[in-house]
Amino acid sequence: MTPEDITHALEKDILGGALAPGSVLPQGALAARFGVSRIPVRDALARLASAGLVELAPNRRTRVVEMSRDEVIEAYDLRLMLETDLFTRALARMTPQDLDRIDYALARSDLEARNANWAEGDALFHAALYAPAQRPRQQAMIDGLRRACRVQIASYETLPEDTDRWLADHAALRDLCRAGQTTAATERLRAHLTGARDTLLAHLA
Amino acid sequence: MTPEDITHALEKDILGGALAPGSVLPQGALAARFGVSRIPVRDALARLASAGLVELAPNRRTRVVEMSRDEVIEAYDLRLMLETDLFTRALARMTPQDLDRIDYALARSDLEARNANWAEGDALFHAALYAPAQRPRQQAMIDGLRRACRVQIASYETLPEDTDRWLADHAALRDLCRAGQTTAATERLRAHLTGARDTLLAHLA
DNA sequence: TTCTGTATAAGTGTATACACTTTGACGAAA
DNA sequence: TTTCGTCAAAGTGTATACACTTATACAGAA
Repeated sequence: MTPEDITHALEKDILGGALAPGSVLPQGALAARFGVSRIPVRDALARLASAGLVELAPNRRTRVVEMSRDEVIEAYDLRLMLETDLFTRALARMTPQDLDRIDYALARSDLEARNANWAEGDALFHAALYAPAQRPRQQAMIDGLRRACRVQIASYETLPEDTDRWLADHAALRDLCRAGQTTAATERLRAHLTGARDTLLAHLA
Repeated sequence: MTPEDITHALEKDILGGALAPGSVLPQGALAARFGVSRIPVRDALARLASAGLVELAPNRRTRVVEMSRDEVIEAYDLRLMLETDLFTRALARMTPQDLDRIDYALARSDLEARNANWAEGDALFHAALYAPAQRPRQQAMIDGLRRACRVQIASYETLPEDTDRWLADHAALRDLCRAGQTTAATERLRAHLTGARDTLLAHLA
């Protein structure tokens, strides 16, 4: 069990909803669970903190982040700005191979849409959409924001109608990429994100 | 010497150019320097890594980040997007107290412009410009990008004419804030950032 | 000379132990 | 009842020790 393994295991728990926002993560208990000392656990918690999934303060217990309404709005504003920009850049350099990879990611996200792993499929699909832009730093920032948002959504159950809308958006994005309709594609992405934001805000209210 | 103190001391060294990009930071030597064991040093290095100032890989020595030309361009694209957006938001909610704080920050950055602490004054001035927007996450992202860029600039000596242009930009930004000329202010900020980017790129070439 | 393999030094990773801090429960006073 | 103070239990921080990995210098081969 390396610190990376521990990080991924905890990330899965947090993103899967097993650890709700506000939950505490005591180092000793985690060390026992993973069969290591507290040192690698501390390392893993530091990684999660830098990814924005947990809050880490000196001498205080680590907690899964809890975002306020304003913080959710800010995060989605940032995502809208960063993701639409990156998508526009990606659309300009998309090759047939890229389109095939998007097809594959869409099929996978369809497959996993209604099981516990849906978040992973969603992340994969969006990563495939943005990959042609070749912007590692921007991609990393987006990943961080997406995960932080996912943590907040994970504690609520998703309605079937939301899943339907989400799948339809993904399919539409794929089609618009294939058709080369760049402005329509970007607008669809914007709508996809604002929809997700409003769903989350409705839960918070 | 807490991990935070160590982090700040190392950050100062890196941003001040005492530790050039590519320098190694051995835990043992740092532990001796700060009079602590390697544990708090590791903690500090992890913080610097999450701030993007050093590169940290398992079983490898920690190094100050070295950005490629493409990475510099990407970082400045992101800064342009995030900083102009935040500045626009800040301008819309700027109070007389905020303007006074900007005056103070400008005076400080003028004062420190030609000594070793100029980076801190610059950071303070820009923080004052953006503070009225009340966007902690966006501000944190910008801070990270600014520091990553600063590391690359720190190793070169700044020409007096660059410093003059930089001071003139700051004064102009202050004046445009006071005059409420929001679009002109934003454009000036954009020019300020592209100028800084081109200066850095010229050094890299 | 330049390249490659190897030994050794230097460096990183983490288990353990213990000092220090926070938390939460309980009881006394307002 | 609520609020405050106190104390034990739980938790965090870090020094030390040692196992493991990487880097470096040096010898020999091409």
